[in-house]
Amino acid sequence: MSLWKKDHGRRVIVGMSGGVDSAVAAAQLLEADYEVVGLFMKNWEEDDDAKYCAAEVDLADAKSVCSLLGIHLETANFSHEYWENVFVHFLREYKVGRTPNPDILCNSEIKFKTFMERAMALGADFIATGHYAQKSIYENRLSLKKGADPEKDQTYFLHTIGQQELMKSLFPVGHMHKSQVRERANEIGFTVKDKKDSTGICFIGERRFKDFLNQYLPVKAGEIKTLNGQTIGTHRGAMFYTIGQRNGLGIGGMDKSDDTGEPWFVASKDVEKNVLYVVQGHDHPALHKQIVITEAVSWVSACSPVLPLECKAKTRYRQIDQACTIVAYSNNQARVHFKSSQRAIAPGQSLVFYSGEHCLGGGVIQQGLNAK
RNA sequence: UGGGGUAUCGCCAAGCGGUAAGGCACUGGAUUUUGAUUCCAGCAUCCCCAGGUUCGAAUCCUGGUACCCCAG
Repeated sequence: MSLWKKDHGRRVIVGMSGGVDSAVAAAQLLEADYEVVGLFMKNWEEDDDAKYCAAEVDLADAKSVCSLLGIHLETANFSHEYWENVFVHFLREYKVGRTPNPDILCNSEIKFKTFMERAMALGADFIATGHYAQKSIYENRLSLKKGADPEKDQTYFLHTIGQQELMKSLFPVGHMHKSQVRERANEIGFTVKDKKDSTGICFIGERRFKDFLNQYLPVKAGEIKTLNGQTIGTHRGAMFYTIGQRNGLGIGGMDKSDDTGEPWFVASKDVEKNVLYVVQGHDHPALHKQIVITEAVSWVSACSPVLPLECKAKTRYRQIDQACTIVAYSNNQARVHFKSSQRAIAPGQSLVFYSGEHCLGGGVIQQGLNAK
């Protein structure tokens, strides 16, 4: 019994998350006369003590959506692949003091790899997701273009995909604004029309981050010092903190005259000595870097840049694009000079390049520097 | 135990007889498909203790207690 009835060329499997975006994405594809099958992925085995299983609710929602649309829903369990290809790396990064972005890896390793392979094996011509991103053409290559809704653009998380992936992907809601997606969901009558946007690590969900990490990594308390070496507190594990972080330090009200009364932020970490270095004030100069060294860089176009390349970049999701110049590039490592210094450059996070509305690619931040 | 000083939220810190500012920290929420950031809200019926003076005291008086500094 085949999954498909219609002709080749228009068969698409939509990653159904149980949310509004993928629901409307599926509806859009049906309207465009694609033959649509949904696929719900389970990539994380819930903890035993979870009060209720969010994934169960999501699956029920996905079923509800598919039945309303009259499409078939497949399910797949990629928990093993997620653990091996995303989570292990996630833990390894934290262990060495960096701040990884698991959702970017989840896209490159799971959604646009494992899931895509599964979809192709099932006979699909395309996969589709509810991402706010668009497929376009830029300099004669397939391009990953920002979602039309500037508030929801998700190309930051998708920058690792290349020509092969783009060729076989569809983003049916990328040209829409979130409000339009919800309106459409309302017209169709999806029960998830008002479902809250999901947050937290993809497939794992929102939870107390410290406690969550603590389940997987042994922690060791250590000292919190100022840049001149004065110990002003203790931390319960340097890995829990990100460069630029304010909360959770527990430092307040110093007796010293040099206490400005402002909050303290993590400026750097010494993983070897297990020391956290902090500075006072949101915009302390030690938190600003002009140059960012980025590794594991990939390009959507698969073409290396012609240097020097003036473009824009984001050092973190939802940041306004920052003017920069890629001044050096070799072995997938890029040296990027920013026009304005960037606050709280966090190693492990991704630096993603843009030219106008087109996402060029990106890499993982190795370190932030300042010119001498 | 001779002299001087200070004792207000976890930490700094206003207040100086009229009924407890503010900051940091912390907690909750909003924003957010990572982690952060940011934003909003909450947070001392009580001011070391015990008496007293006053219509009324954290603010004045007395006696304790603790800590600090200088003398020893």
